[in-house]
Amino acid sequence: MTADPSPDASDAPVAPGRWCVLGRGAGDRIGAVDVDASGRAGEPVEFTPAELAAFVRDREACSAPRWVWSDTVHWLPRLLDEGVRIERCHDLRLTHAILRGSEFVSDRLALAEATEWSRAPVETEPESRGAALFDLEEAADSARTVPHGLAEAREEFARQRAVLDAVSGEPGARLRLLLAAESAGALVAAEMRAAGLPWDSEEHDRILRDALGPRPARGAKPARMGELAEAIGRELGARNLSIDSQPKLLGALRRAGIDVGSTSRWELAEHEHPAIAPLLQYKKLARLLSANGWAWIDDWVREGRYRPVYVPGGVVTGRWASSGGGALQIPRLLRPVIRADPGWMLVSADVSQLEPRVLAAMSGDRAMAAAGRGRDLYDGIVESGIVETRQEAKIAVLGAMYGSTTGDSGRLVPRLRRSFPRAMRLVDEAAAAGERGGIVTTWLGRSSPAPSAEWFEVQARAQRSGATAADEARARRSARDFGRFTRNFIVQGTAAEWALAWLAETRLRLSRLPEARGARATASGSAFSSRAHLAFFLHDEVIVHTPIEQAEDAAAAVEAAAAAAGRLLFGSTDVDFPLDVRVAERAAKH
DNA sequence: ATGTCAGAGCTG
DNA sequence: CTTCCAGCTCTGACAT
Repeated sequence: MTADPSPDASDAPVAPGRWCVLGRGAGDRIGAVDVDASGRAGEPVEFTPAELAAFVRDREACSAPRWVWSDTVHWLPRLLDEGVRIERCHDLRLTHAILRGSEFVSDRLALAEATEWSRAPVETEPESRGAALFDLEEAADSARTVPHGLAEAREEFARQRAVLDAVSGEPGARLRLLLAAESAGALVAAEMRAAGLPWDSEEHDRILRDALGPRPARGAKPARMGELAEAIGRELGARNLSIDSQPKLLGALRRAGIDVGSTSRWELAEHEHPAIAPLLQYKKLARLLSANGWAWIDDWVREGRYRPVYVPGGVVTGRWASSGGGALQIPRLLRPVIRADPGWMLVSADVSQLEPRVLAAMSGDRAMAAAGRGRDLYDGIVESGIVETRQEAKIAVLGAMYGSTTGDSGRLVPRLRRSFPRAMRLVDEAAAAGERGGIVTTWLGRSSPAPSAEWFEVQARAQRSGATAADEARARRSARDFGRFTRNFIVQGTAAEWALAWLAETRLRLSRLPEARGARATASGSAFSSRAHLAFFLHDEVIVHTPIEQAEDAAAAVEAAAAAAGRLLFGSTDVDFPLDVRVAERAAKH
């Protein structure tokens, strides 16, 4: 143990207001202890689980500490159920993961040894199965989750503080910002699940019936798909062909003289045959049915709300993942199904070209910043005479960040290298580090994982004396693959940090709006029924559900939060982050 | 019968 | 040539 949070020789009282660590105490009780700025702890207090909500509500009202707890997923839902919201927290599970991997941290070993804090988030089931799961959850809990005890939380918090105190200067400040933003993201994720995304199931059903025909009996094929299947079989001269079977379909295509190596859309599209069009249409419908069909509505929508399971920090780059329901893969076709309650509106906002702007800011590339200032970045690149069309600009920029070397993209990237040398040097160096098997770090301090043992083995084999040409080719390919990963990591990861800051700032600003006096949301839960709240987040876009009377203020909050996010990360920068904001009853397709 | 894998397609 | 980064989920095929 590097630091002990218990009271030291000084007997000055610890003022509530800084941090308050929460955790399970003896027996069934819950304990809380204040910790001040220098790490000294106050007197622990204990109470029953039933008293938790009241305790937090009172503390929040008087001193609003940063709540330190094992895992937001474990603590926050029960508070939200009782209508208690908190302002800020420190999520030990998420912060542990960042600190353990960060290149900014010198003493990573101290954290790596605390293996019980290196646990993946608990998975969640659809709502239809949720009730039965609740009891199981507690039982399965201990083996798969981080510890929820107060003593363990205090220990881990002390460990993290000690490690963090050793990081001085700019990296320390950035890392602290990242930990706060990551924790705020955990709050947003739990709150958005509790509030839910207002979902118009009737409109969803209408879209499905338009595309597929009436809802079929369980296990039966929708009418429209049946018709298409018949047409396909006819054109291929294969009756009763089961299109859903890849090998059988492939065989039938070949027998009909269509020479394809796979059944993927892009390959089929290259062939001229009367069976192709209905086949592509069939695949589109099959996808809609299996991914977001009637069964999906039954599983995931209750009382006009879709409650996605967001997984903050679920992607190595720091982006969120989702688990169950495919919250981050909802097709654009279904976006209009997101619909505000009566008397409410949706504020939808997305950032234009977030990743290249982040790259311009972190590399300090003034030419690239200038290309995007006050306008579409791709248009700016065209106006600078670097490429001919907006489409070319887009392909070139994406190619630069993804590491394309072939095709149009590979051809255009060198032009960017001439015009934006600083931005390109940053991503090129990140790629070079990855090719050597090194790790790279985002602007705020999230580091990429090292390559696997297999990766190093492949590289070593190519160096040995008996190495074949195939060994060398394989090593070169896997080196380049990892280089593309690290190249993209710093940009995608820093963009995720900007988005987290935006999200956190939006949340805070919305929570400060006065309670609306008008219509109440029908199914949002008591903590969100009378005030604008975040309802959806997807990498670079948010949707806010707001009473009509607050819609303008909510939109202004989203705008102000974006400006604040840029300042928080980059200080004064000549890069701007323009938003496309719409206020409407329904979310737009795009 | 149960578990794992690859293919496909949806998102940014 | 085989487009390139990060994901999730469904399906049929295949291994145990």
